[in-house]
Amino acid sequence: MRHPLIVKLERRDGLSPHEHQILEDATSSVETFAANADIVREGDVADHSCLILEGWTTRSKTLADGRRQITAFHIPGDFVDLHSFLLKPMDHTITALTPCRMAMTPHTALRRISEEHPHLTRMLWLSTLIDAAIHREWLVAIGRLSAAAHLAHLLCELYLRLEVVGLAKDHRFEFPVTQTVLADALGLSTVHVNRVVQELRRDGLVAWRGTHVTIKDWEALVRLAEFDPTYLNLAPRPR
Amino acid sequence: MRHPLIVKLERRDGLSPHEHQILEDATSSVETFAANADIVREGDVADHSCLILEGWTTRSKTLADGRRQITAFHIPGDFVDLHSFLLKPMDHTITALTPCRMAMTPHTALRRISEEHPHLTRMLWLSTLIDAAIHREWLVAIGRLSAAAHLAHLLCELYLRLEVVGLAKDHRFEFPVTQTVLADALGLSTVHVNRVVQELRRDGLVAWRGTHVTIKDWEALVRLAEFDPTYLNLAPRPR
DNA sequence: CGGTGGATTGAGTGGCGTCAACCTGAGTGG
DNA sequence: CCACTCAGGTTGACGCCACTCAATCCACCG
Repeated sequence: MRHPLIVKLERRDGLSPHEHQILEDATSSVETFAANADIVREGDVADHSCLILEGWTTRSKTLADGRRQITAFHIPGDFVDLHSFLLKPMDHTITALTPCRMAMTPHTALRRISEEHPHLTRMLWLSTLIDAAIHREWLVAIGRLSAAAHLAHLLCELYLRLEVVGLAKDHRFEFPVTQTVLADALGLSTVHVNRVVQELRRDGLVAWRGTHVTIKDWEALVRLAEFDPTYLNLAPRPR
Repeated sequence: MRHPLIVKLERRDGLSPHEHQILEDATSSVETFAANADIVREGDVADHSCLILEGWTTRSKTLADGRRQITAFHIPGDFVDLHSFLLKPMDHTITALTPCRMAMTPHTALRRISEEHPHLTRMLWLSTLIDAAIHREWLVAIGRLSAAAHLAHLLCELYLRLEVVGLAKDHRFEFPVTQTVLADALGLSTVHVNRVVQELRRDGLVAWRGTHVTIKDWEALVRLAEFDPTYLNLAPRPR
């Protein structure tokens, strides 16, 4: 299988074989994490960043009374805590949603890339900028969309992101979350998430059994969510 | 007055005089915008980015029915659409809240910095990473905090950010927004914002008349908001 | 002195939260 | 092979936070 970060970046701008090599060489080791394991904790001062080869993770922050907000889902090809190269200490926690294989990349290697490979540096910068664009889109969804539209928006986004790395096609994908996890991502209660999922099912927009999601009416889902994929920057372009 | 971007970056890591010069030389012109003018519009493919020298701006996205969500407030020293160097087209709109003086920086100049000045590039990257960290914090606040705590959180954040560039001290600052604008930032209705502002006043946390805000009880505001400034990365550190 | 943008207030409504059961299916051990 | 457990999904009753609609107030301004 091809390196998923390379697949993801190539979608935005071509990389040279030399750049492929440099990216692959930057990985010092591959570590595995069990589902629900914390990969990086709030407060950590990391000396490496990690990139998902396989599995899903969340970024989240927990309040004093236990309420939790998930601020991102990450999938293979996502350089989950690349920002910890420059941003320290960590202000949130990264947790494995499923068993994960992560490519560990020392900050010394990232620094070296930043010193010697401007285009590759811009591409890594780009990947953090896309994360930020996703955050902005989530803010709009959580702030101004109805619960159903918000969920629809999340499904549209994940479908396109997964498709880039070959993990979704024909409007089907695996979404390894419980409704409790979904609630923490959408800023809703578990009970309400359940009702909203049922609403999307009843209206024929999705079929959803366990972790298997099938989008049955993409157009309607996009309309409900007012989804516009511009923010994902899926078009190739010199960067 | 010192260049506010330099002040802001120096707070996170020292810059050499040469780097100061390069940053200042990157500005091709200074433009002024009237309050409420759109500075960059959704869909634009920009060939320059702009940095605030004076004034406030918002980033926002408007839905089909006119509902609007503000995803960021920007103040002097913020390189508002630095991301448009790599991310195109714009997926949201930047609007002047007050009259603004903006330093326009051609993408060709940014590209050149990225080719020739690795440390400066990392510092610019850092500034976009801090923006992303702020987005994450906003997600937590909008998703899991009560309306009053959310507003308190915003006030804590703005106070610290303004202080960095010398625009706040002694727990006082100018916040040039109407309650309607605030509502669009907090994801609330105007009416409810009004009630929440009154609540903070009544409880003796803030005094707030027109655009002038005084934080009367910083500790209580921090407690209410569960505010932790880690995400702002205010400490100097080699980057 | 009327016009206008913004702040404030009240009344009524509804989306979503909370609490508490209950259901279902997969895994486990006797 | 069946009782038991347990995580997760589902449902109903009820309450509250925040929304909507609609006035009214206020300060500033031409």
